[in-house]
Amino acid sequence: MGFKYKKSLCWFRRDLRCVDHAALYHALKNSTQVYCVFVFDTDILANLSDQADRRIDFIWQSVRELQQALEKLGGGLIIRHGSAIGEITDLVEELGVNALYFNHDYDPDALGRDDRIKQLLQQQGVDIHTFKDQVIFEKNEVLTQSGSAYNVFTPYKNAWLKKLDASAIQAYPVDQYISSLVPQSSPIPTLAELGFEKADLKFSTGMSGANTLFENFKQRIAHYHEWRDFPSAKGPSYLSVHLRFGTISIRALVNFALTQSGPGAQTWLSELIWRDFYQMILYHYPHVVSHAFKEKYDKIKWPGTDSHFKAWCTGQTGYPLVDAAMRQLNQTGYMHNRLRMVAASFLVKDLQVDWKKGEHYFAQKLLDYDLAANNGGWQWAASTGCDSQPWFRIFNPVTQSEKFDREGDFIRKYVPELTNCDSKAIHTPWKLSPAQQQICGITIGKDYPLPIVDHAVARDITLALFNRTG
DNA sequence: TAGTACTTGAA
DNA sequence: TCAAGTACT
Repeated sequence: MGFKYKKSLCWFRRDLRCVDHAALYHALKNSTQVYCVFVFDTDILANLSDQADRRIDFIWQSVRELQQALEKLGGGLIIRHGSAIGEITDLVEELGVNALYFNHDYDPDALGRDDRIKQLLQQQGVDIHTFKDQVIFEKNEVLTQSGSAYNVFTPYKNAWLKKLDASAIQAYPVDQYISSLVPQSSPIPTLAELGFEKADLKFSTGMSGANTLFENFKQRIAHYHEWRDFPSAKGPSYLSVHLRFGTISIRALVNFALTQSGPGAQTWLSELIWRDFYQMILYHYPHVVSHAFKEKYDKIKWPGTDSHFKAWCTGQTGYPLVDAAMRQLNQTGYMHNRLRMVAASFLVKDLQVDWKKGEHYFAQKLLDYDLAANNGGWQWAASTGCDSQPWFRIFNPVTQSEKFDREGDFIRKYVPELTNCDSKAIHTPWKLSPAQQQICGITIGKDYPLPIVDHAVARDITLALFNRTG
């Protein structure tokens, strides 16, 4: 069988692995020679304000591992630093390739960039081939009977499961055609050269880091449904960041979930389907990036103050679980999923701050930040989204704390001021009498803030806010 | 994947 | 006094 192309270029973006990789597989299969490239895109990097952004460190280390892995396979990875559009079109010309391969990205900015590159290269007679890789089903693959996009998760999930077959989760056997790789590499620029510095990374990076986490999670998946809601337990897979940067294949994860029976694996699979769901929502309703999915809620004028927003960001609201959650985010770049809901609910429904401000803060801080998932999660919590929680459902930060951090272990880890409070008082430290405060070695209002709002009052304000719009 | 206010009925 | 049930937001 003859090859279609003499030379192709495979462009790695949010898929930093060389196994089970759709674009790489197709490039290798259809070309005599395949070059690989990654671009540190200045159009994206310029928008990052934190020099010690953990994501750049994560990407840097993962790209380096990818390069080493490709070299080991007899290939290489060309690494560029610049505007992706310019770098890719230049490289295509430099190498004289006949085709460019890459995987889909559903982020509106990325879609715009990719369209532009397609346009430019097609004018030069270069073929473009793009593939679904980071989700199981994309775009219009799962639709309602009437052909519209699902707006509600449960029926979407049922349709998703019905459509799922072996072909949807089959790994791309990259190694079958590996000899087509061209051993061309270029040195990886240092973090300093990229304008960044080493971050305090608490996550293992690259394909190897992903595999270690995955292997560990395999031992725990049977308990996932029981443990996942408790932030002090090792319940989740911690694979979100690896899915974000493609250091592990979603097909491998779904494949494994399907080999397991039981509620743990089922609950986890459901979370993976949420991920597809929100990518699909973003693709069909790109207005969610800057507007409420339910547009009538754009009319709400959020009265929350900047000082309240700042207290939330820094973990100084006086509600221990919320503060512990925000400090976990600030210190590690990660936040437990239950706490993402609690913290988001608190910002929107206790502080009446526009959900977009919280979304933006998470976007800056989360190592696993993904536009579709983050936006979906925030709109869910704010009740502005598709299939979100009803607007009158408001988390009680104390009840959530007592339920999901019963002993206060998680709070103690991130709010050390409260270490000496017993497991009852730690959820509501403002109720301690001065004498009790002395025993705990803390002065509430000085060492740890008084609650910046009264939940019961705040709740009524929010209900009224929605009621007027509702 | 909720919480609140209120009622009922057992202790 | 409080667990359990219910209607409502």
